[in-house]
Amino acid sequence: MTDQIRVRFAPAPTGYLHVGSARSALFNWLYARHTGGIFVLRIEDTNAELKQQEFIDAIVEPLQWLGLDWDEGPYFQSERTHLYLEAIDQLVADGKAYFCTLTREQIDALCEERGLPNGYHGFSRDLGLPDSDDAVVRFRTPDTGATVIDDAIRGRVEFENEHLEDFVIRRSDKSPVFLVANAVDDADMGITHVVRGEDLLNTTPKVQLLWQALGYGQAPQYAHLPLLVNEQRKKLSKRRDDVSLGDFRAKGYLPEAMLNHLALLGWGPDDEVEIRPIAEIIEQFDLADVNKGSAFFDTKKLDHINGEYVRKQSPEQFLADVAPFVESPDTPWPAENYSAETFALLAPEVQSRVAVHSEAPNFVDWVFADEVTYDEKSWNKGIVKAKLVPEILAEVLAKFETCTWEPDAIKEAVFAVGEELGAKSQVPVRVAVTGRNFGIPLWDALAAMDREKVLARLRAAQGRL
RNA sequence: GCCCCCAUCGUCCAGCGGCCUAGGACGCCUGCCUUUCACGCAGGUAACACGGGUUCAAAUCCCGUUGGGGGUGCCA
Repeated sequence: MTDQIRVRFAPAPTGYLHVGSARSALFNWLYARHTGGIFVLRIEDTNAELKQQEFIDAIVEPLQWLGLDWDEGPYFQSERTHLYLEAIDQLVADGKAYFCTLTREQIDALCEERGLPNGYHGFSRDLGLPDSDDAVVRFRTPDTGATVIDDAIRGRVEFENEHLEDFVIRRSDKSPVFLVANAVDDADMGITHVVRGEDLLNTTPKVQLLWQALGYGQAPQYAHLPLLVNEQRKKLSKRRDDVSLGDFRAKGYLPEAMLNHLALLGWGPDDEVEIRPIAEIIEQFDLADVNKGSAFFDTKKLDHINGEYVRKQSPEQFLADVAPFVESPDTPWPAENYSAETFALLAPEVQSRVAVHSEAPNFVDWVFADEVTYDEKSWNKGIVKAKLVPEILAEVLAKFETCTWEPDAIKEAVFAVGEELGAKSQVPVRVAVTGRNFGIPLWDALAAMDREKVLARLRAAQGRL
C-alpha cells in the first residue's frame, strides 16, 4: 500500500455539483484508475452551514450518475472535527499558533493607523493571549524563506513566506478551517497526490506549512488543474453560469458523453481520437499531460459529442431513454393524443437528428398535437417564396382525400403533384402539415395520423395563404 | 494594491529544438447524397500575442512587455 497512489476528491457541499467540480473528480478518478490507485471521496463540510443531507446527495448522486465510483469514503470532515482540534491544540502548545481576538474591522483600523497595507500583520502574535470566547487561532507563518510547491502540472511554484500572513486556523466558534482539515486528512488518509482546481493554488503553501509544522514529513504531490471558464473567460460560477450537472442530466445528456467532453478539457489523447470509450481514456490519461491554460466549457461541442453517443445507442436504448421526454406532462401535445407505437415507428429518424434526448418531442410534436403552429421563417421560405403553392396544396388535398392512407401512397401522391405541376411539392406540404420546413420524413408519420387531421392542416394552410 | 498562474485557429486539443509551407475536433462555409432537415461523405475557412535573446536551427528554451485569469474572509 505504501507505493499505491491515493487521490481524493474533496468538494464542499454547497448546493450542487457543477461541471468544474465534476472535471476535478474525473481527473482524480482517471489518475487513480490509470495507476491502479485508490480514489477517496471526502466531503469538506467544516462549515456548519454545509452539513445538510440534501447537499451531500447533491454531490453523491451526480458522481454516481457519471460512474465515478470511489474506493473509500465518503468521509465527512464534520465527523472528524476532534482530529483537527487536536492538531490545532498541538500547534498552539508548540508555539506555532496563537490566539487572537481582533475582528476584521479592528484589523483594518490597525493597518490604517500604522500605515500598513491591508492584511493581518501578526498583531497578536507575541501577546500571549489566552483562549477565550471570541478568540480565533492563527498560524504563525515564517517571516523569511519560501514555501515551494512541486506541482505535477505547473512545475515548481514558489511563495515568499513574508507574503503569507498569519492565517486563521480555528474560528471563534471553535470550528477548524479547511486548511487544517486538509493537512490532517491528507496525512491521515495517506493521500499521495492532490489533484484540484487552480483556484486553490494560493492556499497550498498554507497547507504545506501546516503540514510541516505538524511533522507529517513528505508532502503529497500537488497537481493544480486549469480552471473551466465561461465565454467571458471567467471561472465558472453557479450564479452566472448554467453549469449544474443535474441540469445537464435533466436535459437528457448522457453521462458517457459528459465524461468524454470533460476529459477533453485540459487534456487530449496523443492519437487525436476524441470520442472514445472511457476505458481508453483511462489507459491514455496521465497527470503530466494535463495543460496549464484554462478551458472554455463549450456546450456546442458537448452537443456534438452527445449526438454521437445518441446515434450509437441501440434503438431499444434510445427509445427507453427518450421515453421520459415524450411521455412527460410537459410535452407540446395533449397526453391523450400520444401513441407509443407511432413514436416507436418514427424513433429511428428522431435518433439521427437529436443532439440531446430532450429534443425528441420537437421532432414529433406535429404528429400528436391537435393543431400546428407555423414557424414564420419556415412559412416564408417554404410557402411564401415557393412556386405554385396554392396549386400544390389544392392538388395534394384532392389526392389525399381519396388515396390509400399508407406511406407509399401518400408519398406517391405528393410527388405526382410535383411532377404534374413541375414544382417541388414536398416542402410546401411539410410546412403546411408540420409548421416547419425541416424534420423527420413525412410519409410514415402522415400515415400514422388521422387522414382528417392531415386534411384539416392542409386547409388551415390554404386559409393562411 | 499585493501574491500566484496562464498565453497555438472563434472554441477544445496535438506540437515537448529540426519531421511545421503548424495537425485533429467543434463551429462556420461549399459540394456530394436527398423533392425537407439531419446523418454520412468530400473540401474550405481560420492560430504560434508582441519584443529581445540563446542556438547552425525556436510555436517549442530564457528574459521582458502586453493581455487574460485566480487568490487576497473567522467560504472552500
